[in-house]
Amino acid sequence: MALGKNYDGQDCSLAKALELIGERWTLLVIRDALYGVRRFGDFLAHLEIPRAVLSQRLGMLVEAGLFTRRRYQESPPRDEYVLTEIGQELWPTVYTLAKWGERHLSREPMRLFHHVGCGAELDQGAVCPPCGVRPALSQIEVRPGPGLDREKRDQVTLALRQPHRLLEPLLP
Amino acid sequence: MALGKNYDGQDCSLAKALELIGERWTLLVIRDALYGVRRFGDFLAHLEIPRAVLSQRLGMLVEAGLFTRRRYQESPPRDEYVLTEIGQELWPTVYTLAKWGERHLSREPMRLFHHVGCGAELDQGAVCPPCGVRPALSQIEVRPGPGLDREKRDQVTLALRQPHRLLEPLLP
DNA sequence: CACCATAGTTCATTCATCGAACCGACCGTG
DNA sequence: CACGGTCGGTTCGATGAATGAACTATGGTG
Repeated sequence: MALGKNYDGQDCSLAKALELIGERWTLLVIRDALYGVRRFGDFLAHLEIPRAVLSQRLGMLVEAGLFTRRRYQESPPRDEYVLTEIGQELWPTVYTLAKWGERHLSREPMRLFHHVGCGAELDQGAVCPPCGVRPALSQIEVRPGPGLDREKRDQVTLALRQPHRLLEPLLP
Repeated sequence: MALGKNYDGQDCSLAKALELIGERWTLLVIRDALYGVRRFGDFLAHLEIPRAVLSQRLGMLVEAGLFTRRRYQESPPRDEYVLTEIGQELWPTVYTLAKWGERHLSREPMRLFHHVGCGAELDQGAVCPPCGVRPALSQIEVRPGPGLDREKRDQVTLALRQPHRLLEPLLP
């Protein structure tokens, strides 16, 4: 979409949230970051998003405090974009929306989310049914599901063919 | 904004969900419908959305099965837009995102959500803490919170100054 | 009949996205 | 040290969506 950006009249926390993360592509960038994507080029290849838009979105998300930009090597200088605590707290929103899409718009799940401790699959509310808790992100593993795409060949897609913990860097 | 509409490459249930509800204004329309707004003119006045956009969105949401359009009086002919079961299932997404916005972007909550049975306020996961369940929508009451807007004067805003059950028609 | 209300559609302007081309820093190689 | 390649951007013209004001259609009200 192009979400124009502001919802001026709406004195509502949902509208404020949407001013930040409601623009086209933004929530997909955050989803990728939850999966462990960190570098500009990896977001670019996985999302097939125009470079200018990705650049604008990452800049805005850093500005808003959802990501930090961190130099991870000096020569050549390279930065990575990592979710802050605030950004990480969007996980329940991302998860419940993806589950909704899965129930109503897909035939089979493309990814499955499991609690690392006990191995059980998370329920609709991101709770681990046997344990009765919402696991921390570091205790959640993404696994490929039966409906998974076979077409895409970018590094991120390939890396996600293996089970992987959320937030762990996905690529070297 | 303009959210372009499709995320072609993304074989992912989140992307499919965003193709439906990721466009500008769409999630706010759904939030209003959860509050009990049903008529074209009420969405219009409360959201201050351009008429053409509201018309396009409602048409698309009916098409997609998130709303039904129902004639509620014959003379003059008037239709109302009501959430289907599928649309209602977006409640957890809407709620968790609004709560996120409340924690990080507002000082005080503008609306509070209580379980009708026991009167307790819902937690971050839309669960009623004493009861340990996620109440059905009909068992949730929206109440005005301390941060509430005093400016707006449209019918919907005024009606929401009183406690009100979700989905119950907000206006006569 | 004049006038109002509701629910739209039409249309010109403005603004965001798109995608290809370009840029600049740095590396490795010969 | 020239050459080509990679990474992470910025720039720019074309396209498409959102905006807001004006207009249409239908039916009621006084």
